[in-house]
Amino acid sequence: MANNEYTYKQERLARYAKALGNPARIAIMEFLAAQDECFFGQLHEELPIAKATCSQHLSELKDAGLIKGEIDGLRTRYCIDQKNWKECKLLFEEFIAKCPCNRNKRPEGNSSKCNCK
Amino acid sequence: MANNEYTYKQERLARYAKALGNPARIAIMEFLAAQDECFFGQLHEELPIAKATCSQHLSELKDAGLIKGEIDGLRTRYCIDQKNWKECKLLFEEFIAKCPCNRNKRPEGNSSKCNCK
DNA sequence: GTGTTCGTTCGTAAATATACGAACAGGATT
DNA sequence: AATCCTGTTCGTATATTTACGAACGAACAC
Repeated sequence: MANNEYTYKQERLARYAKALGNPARIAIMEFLAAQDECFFGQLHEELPIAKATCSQHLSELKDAGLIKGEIDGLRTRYCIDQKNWKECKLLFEEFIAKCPCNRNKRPEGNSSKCNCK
Repeated sequence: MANNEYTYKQERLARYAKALGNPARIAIMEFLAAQDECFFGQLHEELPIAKATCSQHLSELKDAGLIKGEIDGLRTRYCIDQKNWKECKLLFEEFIAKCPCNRNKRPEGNSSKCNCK
């Protein structure tokens, strides 16, 4: 077991991935991306979950930095936090680039190297 | 609250994101992507966690479909599951494309639309 | 003020995640 | 066969996640 901890980027990426690791939160992000207006009520209408649960998911996305919310009179307006979302995108793109498809593809299974089924 | 459930893609993407939602599992994926040989022992050496915990994280990545493992005599060889990883990449890329940066950027805060701080 | 509406927070329950050491099992070595 | 090596599984503890209804508070309408 190594003594060193994870890198900052690994921690950040994992944090964002965790925030996205629930279908309701994916749906929220997609809805926010598609709308200009984005009040809690609309969001809640779209999702098959209770008000309290919806609010909780929004809090988690907010804690992760992916969205922002502001109170507008009686209602709360949500939107994507562009600054952090940009970082999130970059981290994912970098991660995806690090793990190219077919890296281990070889002519035939004639190597001692990884050939997992 | 809507009656409809989430889409297949939302479920799949959330599943993959959840699997990546831990720094140890990010580190495992990056290590597997960088190596041709990928035995459990090497992986374990790289991570600041106990053997049992490492094995557990590998199981979760395997359950999510992101990696494969095969027993090779005394050792276990792991590698990225290229087929599913490709799907994962596509889903993320699609998701990222849906949520472009600066979508809501406007000249000045003079609109009734989302301007969350 | 009284009541309404909107969304958050509280309290709670059940499930899942994270972590570890100990015990185990299957192949390799002697 | 006895032992060693490698990695998984078991048992366990603690923390986090997910979900809901109920209660609440702040702004608006009357």
